[in-house]
Amino acid sequence: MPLSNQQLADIFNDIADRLDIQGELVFKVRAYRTVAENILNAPRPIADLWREGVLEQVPGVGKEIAAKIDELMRTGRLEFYERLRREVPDGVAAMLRVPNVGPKRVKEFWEKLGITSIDELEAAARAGKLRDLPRMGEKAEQKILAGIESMKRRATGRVRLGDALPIARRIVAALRQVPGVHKAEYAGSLRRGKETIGDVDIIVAASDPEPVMQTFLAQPGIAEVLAAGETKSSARLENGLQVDVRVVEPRVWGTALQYFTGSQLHNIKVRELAQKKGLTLNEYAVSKLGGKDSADGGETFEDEPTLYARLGMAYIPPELREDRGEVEKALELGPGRVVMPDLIALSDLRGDLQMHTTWSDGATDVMSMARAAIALGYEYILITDHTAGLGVVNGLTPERIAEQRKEIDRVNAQLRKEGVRFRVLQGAEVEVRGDGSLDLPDEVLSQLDLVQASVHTALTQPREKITARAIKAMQNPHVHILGHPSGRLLNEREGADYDWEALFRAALEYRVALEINADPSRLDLNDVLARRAAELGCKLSISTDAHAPDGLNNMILGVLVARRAWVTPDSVINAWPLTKLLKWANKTRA
DNA sequence: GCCGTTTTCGGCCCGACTGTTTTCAGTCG
Repeated sequence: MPLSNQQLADIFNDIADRLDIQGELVFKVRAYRTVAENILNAPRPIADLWREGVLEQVPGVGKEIAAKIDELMRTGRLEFYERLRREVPDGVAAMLRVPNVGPKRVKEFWEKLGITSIDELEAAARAGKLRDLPRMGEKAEQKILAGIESMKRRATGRVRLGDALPIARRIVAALRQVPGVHKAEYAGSLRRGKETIGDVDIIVAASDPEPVMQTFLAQPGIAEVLAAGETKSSARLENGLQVDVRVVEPRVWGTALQYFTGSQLHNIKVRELAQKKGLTLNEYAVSKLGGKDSADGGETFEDEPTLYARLGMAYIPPELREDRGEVEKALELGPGRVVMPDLIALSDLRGDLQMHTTWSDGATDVMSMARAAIALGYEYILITDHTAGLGVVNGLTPERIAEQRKEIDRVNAQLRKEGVRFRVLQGAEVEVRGDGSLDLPDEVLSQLDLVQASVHTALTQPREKITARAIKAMQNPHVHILGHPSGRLLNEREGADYDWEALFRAALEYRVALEINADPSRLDLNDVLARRAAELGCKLSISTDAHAPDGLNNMILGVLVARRAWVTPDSVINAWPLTKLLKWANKTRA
């Protein structure tokens, strides 16, 4: 049974945690963490690379780790890991997740006080037993208790992109109003468009940090101030989201924004690169290596492109900064250029290809959705109400599809009369049944402009079965798009266990587009899978799955996923003009 | 444990904040 990339990454992260607690060399620990990250970034299943004997192609995989992966793949076990788990018990490792508790403290708690679980840690802190340890005191105890408390409140440590974005925008807008503020932006994983956000990093350019901090700490919704320094403050909001604000001088905006945007792996790579050029880079400046260390001595940068250029690199859009090959590409292109200059943007999209109306479980009628889409500047939309096979909703039957066509015709006629250049297309989100058949007959499907097929049920079918099922659905010549392919729900439910390589090859062969669903809870396909699909030549669609007019505004979330997937407009079918889209839809399949 | 158009050994990104400290270790990002 081959392990998934996620499973492998989890194991290596766990190894890193336990070695860290044992006091192992930090660089060895980092090697395991880095390899875990690189495995999650890998476009292909590590199991495939293992079969081909090319494991060491994965960055960070050397002889030792390759041997460990091999043992895991062959036997499903890893003796080294089993031993480590015996040496450092699960409860001890779990303590690392408590905020303000790191490997050194876990080791102390465990070895000196015999604490082997978070519950025991909490009891010891309450009893005042931690304060006798070196560099620990009453305040440290309180912080640990607060950390355990906040951990209990939150089911997961990460907040969905779609939830964090509006909050960050609101705070940034407030900080921009503060007198003396030149610029304010959110940075970090949010600026990179990552699907979930650990915390919100906001960076502000202002010569006087004090009023900025005051305004920030007075924001509504702050539950707890975690740190309040001169130039850096942190707070936890009532919904559990942590927000960090950092104030810098305007002349260092470029280096600071780059630094706080990350990712960590990207920054490490850029800084190693700087070192090779005899330079050192921090959030304030680029300086000569070994020279006098201070912001005054170095060169400062007011924007990111000049900074990247100084390091001999092309500019790298934030969404690509994950150490997934972008640094190498930027070096190859050189200063003054841009990595992936034609990366897809929100403005490239001409339509939205998945939305629901009152014909099934949507909130409004066809015209309301059309008007909202027109206001967004689109040229077309595809109405994709659910079919009757998904029992829970007022699904479409062949008869109701015919009725809905009349309404769509009326809407198009009305818009034409108003002189609006816009087209409402009729589609459907057809159910893929457990055996891969569809719940509408072909003669009905053939009357629709575009057909989306989605798997909603039996997502836990074994890999072979569910893969064959989706492929069978795609083989239907009337199917154009596979909707939210994995079926995952962020922070709630894992997606189906597909053989993605097989699925993508089938999509390519049967010329079916794969959706990047922009619903805040889905973002499905994810960035890594979408990148692999696009790399293989698959077509994609980016759609909101809106159930009300406001839902159409979620498109940016799907675009961010697509940008992280290195996607360009030519492979996104709803970035095409209507005529091209319809021509593609009418393809005859051999 | 990984990695190498300066090295197969000796490096490995960089700094803010906090709390417990008379100079810094631990944690975090």
